[in-house]
Amino acid sequence: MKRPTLAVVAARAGVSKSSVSRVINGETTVAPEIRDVVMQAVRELGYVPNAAARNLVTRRTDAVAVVVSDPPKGVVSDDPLFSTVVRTVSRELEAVGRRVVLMLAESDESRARVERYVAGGHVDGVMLVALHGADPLPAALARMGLPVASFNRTAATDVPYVALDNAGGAELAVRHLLDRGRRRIATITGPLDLYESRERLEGYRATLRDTGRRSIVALGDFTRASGAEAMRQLLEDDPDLDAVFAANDLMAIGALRALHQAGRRVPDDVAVVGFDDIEAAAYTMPALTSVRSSMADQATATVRLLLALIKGGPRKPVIMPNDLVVRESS
Amino acid sequence: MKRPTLAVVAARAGVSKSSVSRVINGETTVAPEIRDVVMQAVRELGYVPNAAARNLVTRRTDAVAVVVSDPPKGVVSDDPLFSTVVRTVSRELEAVGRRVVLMLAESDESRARVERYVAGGHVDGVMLVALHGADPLPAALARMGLPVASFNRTAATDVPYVALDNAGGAELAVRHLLDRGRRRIATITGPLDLYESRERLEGYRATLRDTGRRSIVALGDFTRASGAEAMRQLLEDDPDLDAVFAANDLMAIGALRALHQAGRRVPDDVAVVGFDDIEAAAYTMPALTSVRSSMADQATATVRLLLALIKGGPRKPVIMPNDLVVRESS
DNA sequence: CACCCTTCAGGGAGCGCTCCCTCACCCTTC
DNA sequence: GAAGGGTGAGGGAGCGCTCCCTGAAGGGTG
Repeated sequence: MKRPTLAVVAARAGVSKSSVSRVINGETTVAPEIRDVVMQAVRELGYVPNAAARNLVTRRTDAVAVVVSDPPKGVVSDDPLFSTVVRTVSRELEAVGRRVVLMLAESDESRARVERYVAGGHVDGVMLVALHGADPLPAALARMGLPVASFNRTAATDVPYVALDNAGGAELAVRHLLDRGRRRIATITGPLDLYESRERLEGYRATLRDTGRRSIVALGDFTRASGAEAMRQLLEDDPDLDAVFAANDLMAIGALRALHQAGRRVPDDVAVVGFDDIEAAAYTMPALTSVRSSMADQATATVRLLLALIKGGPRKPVIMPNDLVVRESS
Repeated sequence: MKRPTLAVVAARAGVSKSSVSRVINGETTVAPEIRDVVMQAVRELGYVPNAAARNLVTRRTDAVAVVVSDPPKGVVSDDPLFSTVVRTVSRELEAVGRRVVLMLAESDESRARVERYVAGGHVDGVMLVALHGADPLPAALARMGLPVASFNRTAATDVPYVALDNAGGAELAVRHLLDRGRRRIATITGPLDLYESRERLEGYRATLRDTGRRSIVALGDFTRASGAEAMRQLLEDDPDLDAVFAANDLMAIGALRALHQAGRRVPDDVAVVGFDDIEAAAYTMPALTSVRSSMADQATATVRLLLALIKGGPRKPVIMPNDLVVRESS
């Protein structure tokens, strides 16, 4: 039951602890025969280095905290963002031999826990996911001097991030609707304390402004339910609208449902375009036109950014391009 | 930049390291005035205990590994299972002050990594999620003597688990369809190396058998695409079927789409029932009837099971009940 | 041939913490 | 008033590892 230690391996191999340590850590200044005899002992004993002891002296942890900000209610339990990002990030980090410590930051309490944990030097870096604009966490973490990279932009200007070209994506969507001859194009926004929501809204507004059309805006919070609710609101306020650009696909799905319930045909009466191109977008009826932005690619880019930061790389943001996937809903 | 140590705090407070340690660990045998002066010093210095040093001596880690088995292709990137389970588990574990180390077990390599990591004694327990029947990991982990709890049943008989009443849920679904007057009821199964798939299939079969009807089975793998594909297959093989029970909602969504494309009306021509009652189920058109089984509750139960095991509790499985949510698709 | 330099193994301090043990002190009790 | 018991603080060993330093041995050079 008791795990063998370095000393035990050294004794077994008939060499010093130092030599075993060198072999374990892949140092090159070891004679091949010592290497072999050590490896043999390691194998026989099933030796696994004790990470705690190692961390204690090296002050490296080989671990990265992945901090996900959850809406307090936690309703969007099947938000693809979470799965895709967390999964991709884990995969990437594991591939380079780093541990992933997952932390949720959904309450002040859990935020404090994250701060304490990170302050405790238990991780080499932090990756932030989906933090609200007003969240004090990014700034607090950045202040600690630890490498921090954010999936999407945050209010903390000194935190390097990977974001989409949100305004550009919105423009793509709106121009597409205009090309299709739509004239009253509404939008359903995400929560406006999120940068991506604001940027998508701004892209929508700017594009309409450029073509002399007015904006019709309803607020959502990136959930299906909010999309449905916003859509009902829009139909009430402006029964003549003939297109909707939803700031994410989940809300577009909600909008689709609300339109159906209101007896509007999609795309005949109202065209719908979403954002993110999640898998579900291809399975709505009618299938959803959406701005494609590979969350997986963005997640990968964020991991790479963080790893570069840990190695001392430059703190500069990365912007990912996106394009439009046209399906039946527009 | 250098973090203060216990010794520094002790010096500052004018007491011994032992006393500081006692205060930090909440021992009761400390005089209130010493408590106060220590807490004061801790606050002033922003002291955070070094977990590595602590783990080294206590041999506890306060960490739990959450191991998620991914399909190698990783297609189901917005599978609600992942979000819901991982999120709920994190929340529960953080609430009791435990770290969550997330690990993916999708390849032999990553499986070996998990095994090595767990063998290294870096965690106090392991929670397994969505492991395939043939996966050698559960048994391997159980052999290490470390507490292991599984979300859903696995082939390793000595690993305690929390599962749904899958057969019962399937029976609920099929009986409902029979009550609605359906006579040719097909099913789309999940991957058959998963216990829950087999149990749902068995529940379906048994219920039909009891009423003297024959089974019509198509294989899926829990993804939307497989559901659509299986549905097309079923329609081809048995054009007269009037109902489908899909072993999960994602496949039901795919089936819905395939039915739509084949020109069948739901529920008029073909009734559809899913399993899991994910959020998306309420947003399909028509809205999906589904067997409800709170994944969040199941996840919570699994965490509690694991925590109980760590405390030395009994290794007995837990079965969760489920019920049927009737919507428009049946 | 003597000397120096390089290469590489071993010794051992020390990372920050816990926990056992010792010991001082105070309160009872007879 | 002395002895005994209990309470609670301090001292210090040691957890398993890395990494600096020392020193032995071998090879090259003048």
